[in-house]
Amino acid sequence: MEESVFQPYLRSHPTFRMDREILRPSYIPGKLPHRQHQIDQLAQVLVPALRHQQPSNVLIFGKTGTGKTAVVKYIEQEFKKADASGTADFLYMNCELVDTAYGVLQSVGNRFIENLDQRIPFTGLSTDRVYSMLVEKLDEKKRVVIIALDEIDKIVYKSGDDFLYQILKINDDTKNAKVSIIGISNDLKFTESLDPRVRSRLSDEKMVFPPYNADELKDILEQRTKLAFDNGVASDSVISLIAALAAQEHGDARRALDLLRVAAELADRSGSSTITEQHVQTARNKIDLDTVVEAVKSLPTQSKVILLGLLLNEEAGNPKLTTGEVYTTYCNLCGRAGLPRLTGRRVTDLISELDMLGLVHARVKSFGRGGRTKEIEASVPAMDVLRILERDEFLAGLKGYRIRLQTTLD
DNA sequence: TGTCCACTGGAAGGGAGGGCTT
DNA sequence: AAGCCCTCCCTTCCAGTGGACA
Repeated sequence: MEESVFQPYLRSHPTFRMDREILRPSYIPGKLPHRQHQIDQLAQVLVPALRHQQPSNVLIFGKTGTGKTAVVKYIEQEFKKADASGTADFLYMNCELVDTAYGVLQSVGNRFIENLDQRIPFTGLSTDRVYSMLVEKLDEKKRVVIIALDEIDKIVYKSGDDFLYQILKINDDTKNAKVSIIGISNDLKFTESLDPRVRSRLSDEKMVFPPYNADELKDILEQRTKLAFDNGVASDSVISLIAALAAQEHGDARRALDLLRVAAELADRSGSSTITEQHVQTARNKIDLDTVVEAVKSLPTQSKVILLGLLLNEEAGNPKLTTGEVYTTYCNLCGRAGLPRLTGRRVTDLISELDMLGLVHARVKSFGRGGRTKEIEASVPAMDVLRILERDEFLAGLKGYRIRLQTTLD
C-alpha cells in the first residue's frame, strides 16, 4: 500500500516539546507579568457591576502589544468567576471586525437572544430599530452589561461618534438595565476628534498602558517559555535577544511572542534541539515577509494593479512616482489586463489605503508650478511581491510584462 | 508679490447586493 | 411585490493649497 505523504513527518519525533497555543498572543496566562497594577485598577472600576450598580466607563490607551486586550480578557475571565449569581454580563468585541454602529448593536443584541429565529439580521433593519430592540431586550433581562470595545478608534474613524453617543445614552432609555463601556484604543489622540459630550461621558476613567521595556519582555518570554517548552530549549541569551528586538519595536509583547514561536518552529523543522540566535534572526525576516505577503494577497485586484505599476516602474529604475504617473501606469496596465478602470479620485483613495497598510510610502509634495501632488514609493521587496502579484488570476495577462524606461534624448 | 499647476481630500450621491416589513 | 434600510464600492464635483517661477 502506498504510504501517505504525512507518514515520514509523523514518524519523526519533534526534537523538543512545544505547546504552540501558549505562545500565541491570544493565550491568556494565569498571571500577567507587569500588569498587576492595571488589573487592580480595572477591577476596582468594574466591581460595582457585581453589586448590580453601574460602573464608570473606562478608556484604555496603549500601543500594540502592551497588554490591553490581554488585561481586558483576563478581567473578563475573573469577572465571570466572581459573578456566580449571574447579575452581570461582560461582552468583548473587536471593532476591527465589527466596525459599524449597526454591527455593534446587532451583535450585542444577539448575545441576549437565545432563539435563533429571532436573531437580529446582519442587514435589513434600520439602526434605530435595532437600537430599540436592544434596549427592550436589556430591560427585560435587568442586567448590568459591560461592553468592551477593542480598537474603538476604528469604528469612530469609520462611522463617526454618533454611535458612541447613542450607546452611551442607553442608560437614559432603559429602566432596569445598566450599560458601561470599556473603550480600548492604541491611538492616544483619538479622543480629540470626539464630540465633547461623548468624550466626557466615555472617559470617566482613563488608563494608559506603557510599553514594556526589555526586562519586562524578558519576564513575559520566560514565563511562556517555561510553560511551552522543556528546560533548555530556549537559552537565556536567546530570550534576551528576542526581548531586545521587540523592545526596539516599541515594546511590543505580541511581536516578542511571535518571534519566539516562529523561531521555535524553525528550530524544530531544522531538527535542532534548541533555539539558536540564528533561528531568531531568520524568524524576524520570515515574519516581516509573511506579513507583507498576507497583506498583498488579500488586496483587491485594483489595488494590486496599482502596486504592480509601482514595482514595475521601480524595476525600470524609476522608484518614485507622482499620483498622475501612478494613474497613467495604472490605466495602462488595466488596458492590458482587460480590467475596468477606476477614476483618479478612487485611485487616490486606494493609494492612501496602501499607504496605511505600509505597502507603499506616500507623502504630499509640492513642485511649485509643477503642481502639488503625492510622491509615492513602494515599500515592499519587489522580487517577492511581484511573484505574488503574478499569481492573481486577473493579472495573469500581465505576467512577464516589463515597463521600458522612457529615455528622452531630444 | 501674485500666478498657476496638479493635484488633495471633503461632500454628496448612485446603484448593487443584502434583507426585513407590510 | 413594493417599500424601506443597511453597507460597500465607486463616481462626480469642487474648493483648497504649497511653493517654483515670472
